[in-house]
Amino acid sequence: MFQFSIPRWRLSNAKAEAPRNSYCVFALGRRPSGNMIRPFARCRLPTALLAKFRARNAAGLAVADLIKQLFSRERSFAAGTDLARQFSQPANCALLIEGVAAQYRILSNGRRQITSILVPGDFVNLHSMIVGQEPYSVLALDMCRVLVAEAEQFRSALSNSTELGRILWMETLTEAAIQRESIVSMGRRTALGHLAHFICELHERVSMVGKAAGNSFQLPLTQSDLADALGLSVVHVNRLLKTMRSDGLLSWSNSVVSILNEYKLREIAEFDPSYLGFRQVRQAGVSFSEA
Amino acid sequence: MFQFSIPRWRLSNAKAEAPRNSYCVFALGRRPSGNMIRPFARCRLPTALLAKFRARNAAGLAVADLIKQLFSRERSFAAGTDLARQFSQPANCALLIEGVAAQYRILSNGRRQITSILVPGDFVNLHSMIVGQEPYSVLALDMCRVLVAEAEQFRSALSNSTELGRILWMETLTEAAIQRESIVSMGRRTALGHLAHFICELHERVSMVGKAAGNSFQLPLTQSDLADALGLSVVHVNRLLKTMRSDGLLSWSNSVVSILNEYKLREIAEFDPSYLGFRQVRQAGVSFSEA
DNA sequence: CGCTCTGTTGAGCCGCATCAACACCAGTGG
DNA sequence: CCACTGGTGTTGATGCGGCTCAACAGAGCG
Repeated sequence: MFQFSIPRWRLSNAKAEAPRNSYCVFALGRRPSGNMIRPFARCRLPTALLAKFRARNAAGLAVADLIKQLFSRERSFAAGTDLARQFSQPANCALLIEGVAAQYRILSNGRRQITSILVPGDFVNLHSMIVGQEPYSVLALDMCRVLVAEAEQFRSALSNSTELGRILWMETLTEAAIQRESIVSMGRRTALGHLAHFICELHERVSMVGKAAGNSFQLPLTQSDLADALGLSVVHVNRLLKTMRSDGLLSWSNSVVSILNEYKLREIAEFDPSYLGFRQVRQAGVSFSEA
Repeated sequence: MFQFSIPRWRLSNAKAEAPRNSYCVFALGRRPSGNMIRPFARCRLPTALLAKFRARNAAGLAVADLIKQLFSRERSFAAGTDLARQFSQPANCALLIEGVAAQYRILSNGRRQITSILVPGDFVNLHSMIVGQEPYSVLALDMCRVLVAEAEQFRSALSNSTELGRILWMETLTEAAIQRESIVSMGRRTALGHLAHFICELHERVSMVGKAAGNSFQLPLTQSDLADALGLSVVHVNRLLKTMRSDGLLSWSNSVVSILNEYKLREIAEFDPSYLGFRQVRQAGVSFSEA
């Protein structure tokens, strides 16, 4: 049913072939390989989101029900397709429930910067629901499944429930916190620290929505994607991963990351997960699904 | 009345003396010098914020009145003092109406990264009103004046008006958009482009709240602050400024930036102001106060 | 007066980019 | 069956952008 072999835009070192001066959110995608590990349960309805709310002690039952009602239709996107396009005025709001996506921007020299990675439980286009227009595009890196709500219904629900607004506003605040942390990494961490922080954060986020298997989780990024997320070159990312592997910090193959020495990794990253806003703190080395 | 000579934390290349692993928002401050230019009208009440709303066609009169009522008390902060502290649970919400502030983070090696600059019309601690705890601190770079609202009253106003929530949520969305743009700059722009973008953005934001005088505006950052905002070294920032000056792009002295060749500057920056969310677009080279 | 903060410039070096080549794999078409 | 292609990962060689260290000048302040 889904085309997995859709040619993906070359992300790093792309010079001439891609749209310019635009933000994008894209589903990061790669072809399934024969021995690809998919150990994670499918996420039905917005359980990923609700797990996040729970971890934050954030949402009451009423809001959870409201969200369930609003986001009732499901859509799928093949890897390499756009979940959202910059400057469009989408007719519905999407909540990612499976897969990994990335919002990005391309400059006129063809260089690309991924500004954020979306995992299940994240909203794709809250911005456009409030401001009216997509500020970037989103690409599916993986095969992505989303739940959609009609923009009209969504907006009217917002104007009837201050609680719903507060909860979703909190999502935006967390997104901003994540981006701040990313700015810190880019500006003042070493390349290795930046990479370590990136991985720690994604592990934490994926764990919190019940999508990690202990210290392993699925992360369908190519090294090229990773380079564009970190603001480094592909070659350098390759070498960083090599040193991490040889230092016994992690393994990464077939889109599955396994953190082998979480303590050390966090130390290198100076990772402090409090900015993610989870009250329920995951002990390093112990994932929720084990607890 | 105000102490201007408060020793400021050394921002760049600070090695050992500063608090660690913490976000901060600080009022960026510098001493007033004899010939310091202060050509800008003082901002009474939340006029800066209201100008912003107007530029976005965002807020109705009811909300504007509500905000005026809520933010009725005024406080001042000397340059170098904290407007907000990480991990605190502030008892009120602050809206900056004069001065410039910065939120930042310090890593264990003593390096500092400024994650965002606040100008009049920006809220200091919306995050903590919703999430409950400051995610960073804010330092006054300048002498800062803020209007404050009681957290209790603020929260109850939020739970009574979905419109108020929507408007303030929009502020957070814009903040996130600004940070995304900063990530793009850090990752994929040249250092010169990054600096150019930084200046274009601040000029735009300051203009939109009526605080610029044509192509000049007050920007009380030291080169050290600037380095920490851009993620560069002080020395390199100094050299970038030198080339910009000698290329006739801008002048910058006594905390006043004058953009001399806005077209060229925007070109270098690949600056597209649409992410700031202003419907009412300022023509390059023409400021509102002139129109 | 000395002290601190800021801005400025030079010298030297390193982290990371760039360029290039090659290996591997999955598809694809003859 | 094969050659061929495009995406990805890997490694070496080389060079540059920006960092680090260091020194000095000017301004404001105690």
